[in-house]
Amino acid sequence: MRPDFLIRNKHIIIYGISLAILLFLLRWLQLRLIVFNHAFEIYVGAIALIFTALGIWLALKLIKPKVQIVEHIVEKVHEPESTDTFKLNEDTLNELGLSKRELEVLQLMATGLSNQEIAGQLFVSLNTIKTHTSKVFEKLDVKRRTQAVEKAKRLSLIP
Amino acid sequence: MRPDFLIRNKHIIIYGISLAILLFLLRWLQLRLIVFNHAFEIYVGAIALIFTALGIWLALKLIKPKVQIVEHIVEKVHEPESTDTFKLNEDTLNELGLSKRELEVLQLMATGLSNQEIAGQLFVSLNTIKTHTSKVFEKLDVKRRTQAVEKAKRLSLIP
DNA sequence: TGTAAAATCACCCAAAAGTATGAGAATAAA
DNA sequence: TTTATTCTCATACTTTTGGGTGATTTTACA
Repeated sequence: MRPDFLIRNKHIIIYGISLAILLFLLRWLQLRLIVFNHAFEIYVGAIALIFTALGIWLALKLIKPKVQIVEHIVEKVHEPESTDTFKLNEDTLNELGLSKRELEVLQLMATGLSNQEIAGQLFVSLNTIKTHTSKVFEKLDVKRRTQAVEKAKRLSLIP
Repeated sequence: MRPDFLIRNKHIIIYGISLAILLFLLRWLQLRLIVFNHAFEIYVGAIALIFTALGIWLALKLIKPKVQIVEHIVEKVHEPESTDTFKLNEDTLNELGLSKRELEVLQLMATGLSNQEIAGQLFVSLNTIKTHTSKVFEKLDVKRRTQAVEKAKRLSLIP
């Protein structure tokens, strides 16, 4: 959990450290200023420079909807939602009154199978599957299988 | 009576007024002192703010020459994307040759909309959407829209 | 400026999906 | 055992989807 926390808040930590260093630097510059009274312009210049850089950095860092440009950079990251520990939302499941078989059909539906293919998997007729899907749609209050899958995923009825 | 009273307590009144003025003066001096003591910090803060804004403005305005920098920064940030900020997999996208419009249709498809509804959203005809979906299926190498959505999500083409 | 890719639309046909209704069999619950 | 639910299947019908083909118009780019 500790390393995880560190990793997750990497930016914040880095930012904090940077800020600390920056403040330290400023403090140092301030002392310099007191010692050499004529360094005021230099001090202000340094401030201006540093914060201009900070502004640029902030802008580049935090404003990246410039997908057009960033395109070539965003390489190789691929494996987002892998470590899946799916937890079925039984409350919602019971609330909706979905039967075991209906959930089963819903799961297969989510994998992109056709009704015919689902029927084959479950060794029942196509009509049976149609009945199930109809009931699923009714209970989920949707009209199409794509909506059903979308909603089921949203409700954690499905991984 | 009135003048009499005033005259009689002249000293006291003067003293009181003097005291009041003095207190007021002290108060004012105190404020001045506070402001003066922090004038430097305030000044530096203003400088910092202004130049931070300037930096942001510069970065946004002259983003073209700064792209190189953006690239490096972004690349370092790579892995820690645990938050739900969806990052589109542009490699795969380009690899598959999906056009902008096709991706758009795919996205709407993923929300469970019918072709007719998608056509309505995009202000084009149903036939056009059918053409798009067909091409999407072809490029994704799938047969049905449910499969397309499933695969698109797996490939991070879609949140 | 000409070419290629993308976007648009149409028509036809077939397959799949979805709706409505009814009904028999298995199962769980009372 | 009776009852309610679930699961099963069927038939008929409508809507949606998907495949194939071809054509016109934009748009981007060399």
